[in-house]
Formats: sequence, structure tokens, C-alpha cells
Amino acid sequence: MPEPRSAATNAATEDPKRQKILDAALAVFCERTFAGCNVPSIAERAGVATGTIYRYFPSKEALLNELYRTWKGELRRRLVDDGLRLDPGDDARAVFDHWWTALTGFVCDEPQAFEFLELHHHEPYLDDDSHGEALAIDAAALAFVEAGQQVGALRADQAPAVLIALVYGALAGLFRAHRLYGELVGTDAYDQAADAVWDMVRNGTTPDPTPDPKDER
Amino acid sequence: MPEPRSAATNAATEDPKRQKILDAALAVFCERTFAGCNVPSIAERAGVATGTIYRYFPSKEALLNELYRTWKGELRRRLVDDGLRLDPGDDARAVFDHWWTALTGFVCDEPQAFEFLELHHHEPYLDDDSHGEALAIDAAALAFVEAGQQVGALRADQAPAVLIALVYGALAGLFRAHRLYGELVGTDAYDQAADAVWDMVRNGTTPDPTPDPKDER
DNA sequence: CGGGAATGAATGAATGTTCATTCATGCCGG
DNA sequence: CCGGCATGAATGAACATTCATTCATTCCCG
Repeated sequence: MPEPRSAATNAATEDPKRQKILDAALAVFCERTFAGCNVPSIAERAGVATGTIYRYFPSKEALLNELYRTWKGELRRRLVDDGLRLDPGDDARAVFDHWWTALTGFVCDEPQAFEFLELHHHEPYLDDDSHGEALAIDAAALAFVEAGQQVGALRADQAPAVLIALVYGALAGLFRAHRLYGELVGTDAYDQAADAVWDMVRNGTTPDPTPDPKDER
Repeated sequence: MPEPRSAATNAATEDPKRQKILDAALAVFCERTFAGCNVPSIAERAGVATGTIYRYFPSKEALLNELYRTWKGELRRRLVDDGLRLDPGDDARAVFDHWWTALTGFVCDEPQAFEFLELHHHEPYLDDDSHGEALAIDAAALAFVEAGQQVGALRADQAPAVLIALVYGALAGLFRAHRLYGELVGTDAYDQAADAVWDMVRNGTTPDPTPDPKDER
């Protein structure tokens, strides 16, 4: 029985050289973009010869897709295992905090992986398996948010997909700010922002008059 | 005195062929990424010969930067002219709505431009002028948010840069969801989401205990 | 020694850029 | 008016460079 361990848990993770190539590719793809970097630069960063990469991966594109699938899968694992496992009977805010912590934990533990995912989510080079991983995350989050809405914990005036987009987008925005203005926006900002983000999605006690919901625009 | 007109207001906008090249480049960069596309494909899309591009732009990189500067500038113009001009004595929510409308207006009017900006904000190919445009937007937004906090309209438990990152990130997340799941997330979602985003940044009547405000940062 | 793993120079396809040539346009001397 | 001429924008084949990929060779371990 294999033991899924370490950051990128994968069946083939055992081979350390393979892992070094993956790590190097992650770094180079982040700095230069998939199409913007060349294979020798990945090899150099990994400390192997160019040809060695092709012993482990059939192509540059396959390397990208394996990275994408691996890290998107790790993000999903964290979300499902650490985030969505709470019983919805719990305090809504506590459930959200758990969820937010799972998200920000990934971002803080693996900032390079998060940046890589953000940077390459739209690439035409992603294959069907990679898109499948992305959809799997969305499906898990969707079911969770729908449940939260039905229980009355999350606001119901937005489609579940919208709430997910807002939260994930806010996190991504925070990450970008942190990378760009590291001094102004510290890593502790992730925890502090939980309050604000929670106010965005919770079924709020709106003091403003909620105008009749049919002529909103 | 020149007359700044039309979407991409620029000194050299008069030349229609130059504009066709810029439009084509915007589309191709969006579909394939700067490094992922080649110059002939831009020329073909623009309906000109490859060499013609080099009569108007010194290099592929310069073309990217002009696009970036132009559209980031247009976004800033909309934000400053249409968004931030309200007197802070106004109703806070109204001010925010005006601001949100300016943002979403840009996104809806020029979705390709917004996608281009999102896609290329981190490229190492951006020159100093392009980065300057980006900083100019941030500065304008920062001043506005700081004012809003001092007036007491915006929540003060988050750094101004954080609030900006959260709002802009939420918008970007919404945009991505809209592009990805167009049926589930319509364009009206932008307007509806204003409520949720406002709840995130407003100085809220938090029913949860507001921890003592002296160890904020 | 033998066999698989690693190497990195070689390969050929693709890319950004150039430039000799074409061609529509406006000008001018008759 | 007209016919030839000068102009410079437009063209796209050609060029040099860069890139992903291959493979003959070397290396290393059992």
C-alpha cells in the first residue's frame, strides 16, 4: 500500500529526480509563463540535463498538465478534507472559518503553486484531465455552498456559483496584493480578511432597506 | 489641442490601420497569451501583412505594452472620472455603487480588455511605463478608500490596500466565472453582486463582537 | 562487464524581424 | 487635362535566432 505523503502526493512522487523536475518547472512557469520559458531553463533549474526531462515526461505540455493536476488536486484535497468536513449543523461562522483557513493555508504553504494555478488556469494547453480537476473543485464547493444557503447560513440573494467566485476571487486578489506590496499586506492579512469575506457571503442582517427583489439591476 | 475620444483615447488613435492592429493583438493575446502567440497570427487577424505591424510598432513587446498602457489608462479614466468623483459627504452606499458601476461598466463594455489586463498583469515583458499606469490606478483607489475609512463609511479593520484587493479580486473572480459558466452566471450578476461586495467593505453593523480596535493593523 | 539511466550537442521546425520589391497615390511640366 | 514620375506605405519571402525534441554517446552501479 503506497503512502500518500508530502506536499504533492502522487503515485510517482517517490522518484526524487522526477520531483526535482516538477519543482523546477513550477518555479520557472511562475516566473516566465508556460509559453514564455524554454525547457533547458527548467532542466538547469532542476540540476539535470535537458534530455533527462524527456525520460520522465513525454513533453513540455505534459509536464504542465501534471503540475496543474497535482496542485489543483492538492488544493481540492485540502478543501474537502480540512474544509468541508464540518457538520453543517455547526455554527455557520465556524464552518466558514474552517473553510477559509483551508484556502489560506494552501496559499500560505504553497504560494508558488497557487500562483501557478492562477497564472495558468486559462491556458489552451490544459488537457481534459486538468479541466476535470478544476471542475471537481467547483462541484465540491458548489454543493457545500448550496447546502449552506438552504440551512440559511449563507446569503441566498446570489447564485452559489457567484458566491464561490466572489470568495475565491477575493482570496486571489489578496494574494496578488501580498505578492506585489509585500510590506503593506502581510501574510496575517489572510486571517484578518476572514471577517470581511464572511460579511460578504453570510446571510446578513442588512440594515439597509432591501428593496423589492424584482427590479434589482 | 487634441481631442481625446472613443474607447482607447490616444494621440495616435486616428490611424485606423494602427487601431486594427491593436484590436487584433488584443484578441490574440487574450486567446493565446503574449508568449503563446506569434506575430503573423496578429497580422492575419488584423488583415494586414506581417511586416506592416513593424511599421507601426517597433516590436511585439512594444505592442503589448501599448495595449496594456492604453487599457489600464482607460480603466483608470473610468474609475476617476465616473467613479471617484462623488463628494464623500454623500450616502456611502451610493458612492460605492457609483464606484462599482464604473468598474463593472468597464468589464461589461470591454470584456476582452479586462481579460487582457488580468492575463498579463504579471508578465516580465511589461516595461516601466506600463507598471506606472498600474501604480497610478492603485494610488487613486488607495486615496479614495482611505478617505472612506476616515469618514467612517468603510470598515477600518482592514488596511486600505486589502479592501482594494478584496473588491478588485471579487470582481475578477466574477468575471472569470462569467466567462467560464456563462449560462449560470449572467452579466446581471455584476449588478446583483454589488450588495454582497458592499457588505464586505462597508463599516458594518457587525452583530459579532467587534474586538477592541487598538490592535488593528 | 552489461544494461539502463543520464547527458547535452545536434536537428529541424517555428518564431520575431528585416528588406528588396510592388503599387496606389499625388504631383507637375507640357 | 494628360502622361510620366516621385513618394512612401504595404507586402511577404527570406534571414537569423530560438525552441522543443531526439539520440548517439558516456557514465554508473550491480
